[in-house]
Amino acid sequence: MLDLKFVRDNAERVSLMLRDRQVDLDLKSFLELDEDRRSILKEVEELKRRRNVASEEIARIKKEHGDATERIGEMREVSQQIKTLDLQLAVIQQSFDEILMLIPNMPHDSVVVGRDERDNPVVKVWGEPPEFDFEPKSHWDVAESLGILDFERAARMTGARFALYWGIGAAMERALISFMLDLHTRLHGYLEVLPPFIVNSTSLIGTGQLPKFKQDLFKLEDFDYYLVPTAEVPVTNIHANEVLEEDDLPKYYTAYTPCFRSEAGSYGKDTRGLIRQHQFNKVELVKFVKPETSYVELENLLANAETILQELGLPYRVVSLCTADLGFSASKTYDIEVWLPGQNTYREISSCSNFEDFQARRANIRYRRKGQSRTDFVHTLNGSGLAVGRTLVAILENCQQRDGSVVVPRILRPYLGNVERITSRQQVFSN
RNA sequence: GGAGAGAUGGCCGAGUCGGCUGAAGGCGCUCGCCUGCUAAGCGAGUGUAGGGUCAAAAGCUCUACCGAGGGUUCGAAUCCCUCUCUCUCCGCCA
Repeated sequence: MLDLKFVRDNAERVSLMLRDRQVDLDLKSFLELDEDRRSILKEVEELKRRRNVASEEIARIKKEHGDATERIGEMREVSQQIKTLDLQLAVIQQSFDEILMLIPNMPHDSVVVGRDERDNPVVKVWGEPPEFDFEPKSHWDVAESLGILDFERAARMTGARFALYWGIGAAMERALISFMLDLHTRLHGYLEVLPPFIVNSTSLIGTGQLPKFKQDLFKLEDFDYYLVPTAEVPVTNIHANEVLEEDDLPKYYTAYTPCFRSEAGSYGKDTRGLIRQHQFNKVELVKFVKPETSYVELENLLANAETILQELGLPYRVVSLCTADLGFSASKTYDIEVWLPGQNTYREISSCSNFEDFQARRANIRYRRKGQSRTDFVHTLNGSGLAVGRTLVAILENCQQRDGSVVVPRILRPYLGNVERITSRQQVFSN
């Protein structure tokens, strides 16, 4: 969330931000609510002060065996008033907090104002889309003829938007996860963590999925538990309510988790294939950094994610999300989009964001500067490094051959018993 | 699932019959003194959030916080209720 003082002092900027993000929110009545809140607070605090003073007095009178009945009677009334005002305050405070939690983050100055995703500027293009001397197939055609992906049986055992992986397809998914984790831990200095795949609502509020995006989540019946929509949630919350030391920053974590999303409101989209699933695997990168370094850290995080695609030899481009497309909690986001020949387009495979202190304030993640007693909020960042299912999609589509086989990217072969080419599901590893 | 014990400040730990307890004592930490250096010793300080005051910061001041929420009371760390978490034992289980 935003700093309340910032909202008060910069109402104009905040309301421009709401416009640029196309968010409909009545800032004016929020600020009025704040006024009411503070005036009641002032009143009730004055009454509490009086009560405290009188309490001491009563204690003294009683110690001296005097008669305090009159003071007690007075205070009984004051207490009643306090109770009434506290109740009023709680009501206002609640709707006030609700609104504050619904105000999105301020975009960074470098983020362009746009109307929708078509206004996202392309900031980089890497690699050449491969040339085919045949009509490239979609990944679901490639995969189903190899027998490595099975959507039909998955739909039968669960429902739409789930996949069953067979044989080397399953092994490939596992290989990609290992490859990504190895690269980030060994080359980029991230510490591997394996968090719970279920989190509570407090954690989801901390990172910004709740209260606004409840409909996107899978909730466990009768529990305050949700399946993680991304590892960002548990990993960022590792340090919730902690005060870190300046010397401990920056902290880099990487985690593999499955991700669960209800995909409410995307019923017609990407109905075939692996692109949009209720469950998918992802390796995530999360950083906790000092405010003054967070934008340099974002560039590095993006580069770390890009390395995976470069090592796999998959062509991609990077776009910077415009104000209309920017996520609720983010100040700035780069999307990496991988080339998919089967769809003749670039598709999102990673999203790298700087949240500045927005999540840190919600989750209460602070740090203490050396030699200073006061604390500051850290800046948090995260990015996919990468979405594993979509990486498999990209490999299947970019590395497919005329005969229906798929050439395994060189870097991945050690993870697959040095198999060079996928020709069937039951392929035996060569060593 | 059954039985019991507990949750206090950065940490340990005290809080009697509810009343100067934001919280004794110790450790740690910071600054200063002392010292040939280190250690020891001595002195002072050392939570968070919110409100008010102030152009702003500092400062001053008020309010709240002893796992969370509610209740009793003029007044609750202390009494009552509910919940959460931790620990021990039994059962079950990967």
